[in-house]
Amino acid sequence: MTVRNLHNEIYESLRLSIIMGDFVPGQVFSTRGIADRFGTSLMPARDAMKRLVAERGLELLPNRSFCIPKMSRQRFQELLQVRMYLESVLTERACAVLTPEGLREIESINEDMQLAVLANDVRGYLSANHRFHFSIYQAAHTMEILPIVESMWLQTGPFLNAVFTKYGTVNAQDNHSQVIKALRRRDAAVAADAIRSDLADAADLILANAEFVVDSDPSLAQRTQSVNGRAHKDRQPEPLLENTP
Amino acid sequence: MTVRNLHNEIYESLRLSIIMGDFVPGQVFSTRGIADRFGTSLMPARDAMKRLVAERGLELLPNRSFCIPKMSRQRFQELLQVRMYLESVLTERACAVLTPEGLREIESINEDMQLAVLANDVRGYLSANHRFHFSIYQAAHTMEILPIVESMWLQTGPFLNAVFTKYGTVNAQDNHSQVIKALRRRDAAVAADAIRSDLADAADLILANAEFVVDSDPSLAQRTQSVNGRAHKDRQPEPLLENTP
DNA sequence: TTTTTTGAGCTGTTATAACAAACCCTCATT
DNA sequence: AATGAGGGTTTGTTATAACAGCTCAAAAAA
Repeated sequence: MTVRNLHNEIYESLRLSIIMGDFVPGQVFSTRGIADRFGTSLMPARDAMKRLVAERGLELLPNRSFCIPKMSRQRFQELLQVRMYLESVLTERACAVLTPEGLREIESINEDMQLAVLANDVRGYLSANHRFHFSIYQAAHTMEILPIVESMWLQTGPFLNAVFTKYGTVNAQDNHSQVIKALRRRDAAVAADAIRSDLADAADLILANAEFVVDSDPSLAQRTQSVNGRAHKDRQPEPLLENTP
Repeated sequence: MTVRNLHNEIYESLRLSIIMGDFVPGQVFSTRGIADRFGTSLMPARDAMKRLVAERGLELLPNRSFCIPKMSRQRFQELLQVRMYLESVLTERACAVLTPEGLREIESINEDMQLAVLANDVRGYLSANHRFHFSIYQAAHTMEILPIVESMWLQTGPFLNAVFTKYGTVNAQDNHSQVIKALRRRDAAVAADAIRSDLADAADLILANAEFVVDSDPSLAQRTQSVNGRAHKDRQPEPLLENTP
């Protein structure tokens, strides 16, 4: 933003593509391929991709090549849990300091989204949805939480398009208008609730329709048997009081 | 860890130094300086530093040089809020799946820490404290939350040493032994409470003694006047019901 | 004395080339 | 027909060099 680097342009472009679901989980990239596509040498492409790896939008395979991360249901639910907490915190804070201009911008973006839904414009819908959420989150002025949430949208992106291209745009308009109504009244609790509902509805759709990998990343492939065979209900493992083998 | 790259070694080394408080907030680094210190060319040093920037352990100055980030009190408290949530979640999960060997390792690390305290070994204390927390967090097996928490420790590191070298090692032993006792009984709520107390105690010490920057990053330097002069109590700004200028 | 300019020495960025490891396809052998 | 070895291709990594922007200080001009 402040500097005009080649690798920044590649980074922004790839980042947007990931968030908008242009790539599918598991898709592989090579540095030279990206460099060729953008007409640069390897170095800027390499910089951009390594940054995306650090932000968890790309993954390094054991082969040392890059790919869009696959995900297990369990990991997706962890992601959802953290997102529901952090994004509702951001919403509450935004609610407290939102300016009239900020609210107007949010309303305008929401109208854009409704138009995109009417036009069956999936990409326009996803773009407006992204801008809707982040115009609220940015208003919260919290430099700690925002980058984390951006990383999580980067990880969710590849699972969005698979759902919405198959099943049409979900009806998120109710949640969004509840958010706006609550923001207008400065009712932080209700606004945060509506954001959580929005995330949960989208996550349900994804969990029902997207493709997930069986359980875990190869990085966790050591002993994820969860301490005992399965039985993942509510029963706890026995207390750890001196049971030396 | 899986690959033996030059930039990985530089990264791990710098990362550890940051977490252990070897660097002071505001300290500036140049790529060539790091490359010289590690006896490599610019590229591996560059890779390592850009990764640390992405993980928020380093910051890019407007000059385009790297530095250890400074922090405002407000941002530190945001950091604390998120850490208290995420690290207590990790503790609860770890509590549910911890193995006897895992518990023994945690106890052993805690004994190391007590020895370091007795020996007035600040670095040993900080190292053992770090290992204590992360041996719990890694046991939780959550691939989503752990990287976030690691990023936050990276941001806290430079503020630790300033406190503990001046005021001696804080008495975190009570909190830690409460954590261990609760883990042994598989009492997740109490374990999480003890972790939160541990974080809060350390944060109090830092907030009382470390040096903070007046308010905000230059990146937020637009209008952080918090919507009205000061009066940051509990009073809310007026509702946003149609007050067009 | 003060102000302006200029230049040297920094900085990170990018391109290119040499390199080693991994992958894949082919061919020969069993 | 199945299997193992070979080599060619492609991968990311690192070093080097050329480049552009910035900083700061010294020197020249007012």
